[in-house]
Formats: sequence, C-alpha cells, structure tokens
Amino acid sequence: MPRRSAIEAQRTKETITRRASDVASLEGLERLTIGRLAGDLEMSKAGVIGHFGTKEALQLATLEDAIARFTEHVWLPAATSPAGVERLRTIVRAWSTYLTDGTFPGGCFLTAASFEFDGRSGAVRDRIASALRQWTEVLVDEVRTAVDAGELPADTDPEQVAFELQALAAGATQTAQLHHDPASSRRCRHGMQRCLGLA
Amino acid sequence: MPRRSAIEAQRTKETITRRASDVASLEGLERLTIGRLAGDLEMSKAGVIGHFGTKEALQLATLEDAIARFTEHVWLPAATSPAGVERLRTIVRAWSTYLTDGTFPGGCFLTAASFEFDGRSGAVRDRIASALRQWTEVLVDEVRTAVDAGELPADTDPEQVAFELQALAAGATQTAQLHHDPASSRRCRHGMQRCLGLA
DNA sequence: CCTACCGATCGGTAGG
DNA sequence: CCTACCGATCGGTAGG
Repeated sequence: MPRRSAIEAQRTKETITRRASDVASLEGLERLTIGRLAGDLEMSKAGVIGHFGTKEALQLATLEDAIARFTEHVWLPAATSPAGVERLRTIVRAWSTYLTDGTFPGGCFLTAASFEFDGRSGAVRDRIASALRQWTEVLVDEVRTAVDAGELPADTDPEQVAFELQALAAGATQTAQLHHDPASSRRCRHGMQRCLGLA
Repeated sequence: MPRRSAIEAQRTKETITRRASDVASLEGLERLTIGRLAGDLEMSKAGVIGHFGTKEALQLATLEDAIARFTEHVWLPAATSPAGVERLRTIVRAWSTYLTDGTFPGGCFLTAASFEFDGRSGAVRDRIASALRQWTEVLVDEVRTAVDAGELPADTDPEQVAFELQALAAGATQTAQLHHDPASSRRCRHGMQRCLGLA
C-alpha cells in the first residue's frame, strides 16, 4: 500500500501551493515561475511541476489554496452569526481586517488575480470569475435577508450594495499595497458600514 | 537640419506607446514584450527598443501616454466647470463613462497597472503611485472646496470620500472586465453620487 | 523526487 | 530603421 508516500506527496503539494499563493499575491500568478518556486523550496523544477503536470494546473491549485484562505478568514467567522445584518456586520469586520492583516504578504490574492487575468481567457480566468461571483451572491443573499427582515430599508438594491462592498475591498487593497496607507483597513470598514447604513 | 527625421521619429514613438498602452490595458505592462510589439507594428525588435533604450523606459513612456489619456477623458471635461460640487458632478459622469467606454480596450490602464506593480519596487511602480496620489489629491481638494462652500455637510471627511470614489472606480473596472457586467458604469456612477450625497 | 536536456522566447547589442 | 546574434530564462520532458 503506498499510503505513506501518498500522504507525503500530498503534503509536498500543499507546501508548494501555499508558497505559490504567497509569492503570487506579491508578484502575480504569471510571474510565479516553476524555476523560482523550485529555488525557494530547494527542489528541482521537475520535482515541482511533477505534482501538477502543467503550469496552468499549478495556477489552478494555487487559486484553490487562496480561495480556501479567503473562506477561512472572511466567511468562517461569520458563518455562525445569524443571517442578515448581524452576519453582514461580522463579514465587514473580518473582511476589512483580512485585507491588510498579512494573511497574504501582498494583499488579497483574489483581487490581484482578478485584475491580472481579466483581459485573458482560459481556465484560470474562469475560476477567478466564478469564485468572485459566488462571493457576490453570498453578499446579495445576506443583504436580501436583511431587507426581508426589515433590518435594512425596503428600497435597498442588494446588487448595488454587493457591488459597492466588493469595490471598497478592491480600493483598500490598492491603497494598502501601493501607498502602504495605514488607514486602508479603517477606511474600508467605514465605507462598508456607511454603505450598509450601519455608520 | 534633421528636423524632418526628428518629427518622424517622434511620431513613430507615439505610435509605439499608443499601441503599447492598448495592449498593456488588456494583458499587463509586463506581458507587453518588445518582440510582440514589434510584430504588431511590423517593425523589428531593434526598431522598437531603439526609441527607448530599455524595457523600463518603454514602460514609463507607455505610462505617460496612459496618464495623458486619463487626463483628457476624465479631468479635461471637468476643468471648466466651477470648482466644488458642480465639478465633482462632471468628474463622476466623465470618470464612470471612461471606465467602460473603450478608451482602453482592456479597461482603465492605471487601475490595472496599480494592481500589477503594487508588490514591486522601481521607477514604474513609483510613477503609478505618484499619478494615483495626484488624482486623489485633486478629488480631496474638490470635496474640501464643496464643504467650505456649504455644498456638502460640514462633517464630510474629504479623504474618506476620495478613497471611496477611487474604490468605486476600481470596482467598476473589475466587474466590467471580469464579468463583462453591463451595469458596471451605472453602478459606479450611482455609488459615487450616493457617496457625495448627490443621489 | 533527481539530472540533464529540449525548443522557444525573453531583453538587449553590434554593426551597418 | 534593419539583420544577426548574445546569454539568460521560460515551460516542459526523458530517463532513471
């Protein structure tokens, strides 16, 4: 039974994608090269790419690692809150913190990858788009629940609110990474709260 | 007198940077390679890079072309409006249109370049940061003027408003390019108007 | 998981 | 502005 080596191979694979998502958050999914990753991890190029087959498969696995980290840091803390405004409050807090707290050394991986791949085609771009769309749908559902419960005004446009929340997250990533502005997280949180009428 | 050839050389240079900023808005400033640009323009690689010397100088010249296009499409229409809320109204209209009207085939070049270079160092990153900071200062000044004139509430935070406007522009770029969402420009404009209390 | 290698492409230069 | 070329690095493979 090759159980032992299969477990070790899985662990190596996770080490690679973790490192890859860190590097890619700083430099981009495309500048992440197999050779550099091998050097960082003190492995051979063949040892790295052998786990995935192609660079695109490595990028997709890296993306899954990043999506899991987003879910863990932003969704998980809110999942146990009651649906509606209370859950939105928790999401706003966790999300605005996550954007600047060093979960990724180069800021939110998904935001960066979205801008990097939005002009291309292929499986990587499609997966980025589906992940962001799914998160938008979560936000729309929460806002709708809050409206139905009378916690938010009846004329609230859930799609518009979700758009603005996503935009504020992208804006915070921009000012935090480009200007190292320490107010980024606070401005993001305040904007999101105002957007939800929680200010 | 080499006037004729100098003028022609200048025109060739402008042809190169215009093409470069179009391609880079779709694929990024780094994926823009000298060889591909030469192929697109039916020139030799040496003929392209000879005008600039290094790829970094080509990227900087491309950046200046993109900054000029932003200024022309977003600032110029507002420059003749009276300072304050009326000028902000014009900026919001011009900006939200520019983001999706095909000025750049891949959406706002400066937004994309910001996310592409925010994890690096060097002259290109510095120029992107200074251009965005300058635009933020323009916005802060206009909001401050509007507050001083009593057109906006006295407790308005100009820095916060400028942050949110920039964020909404980034968000519109994201949904327009990644999801081809036709509502992007409208959502951006509505968000900006709400942010300024003009809704 | 390794070494050794492939063809393609990168930025850039020499010489004209 | 061109042709012809340089060393470096890319993604990927053969063979073990």
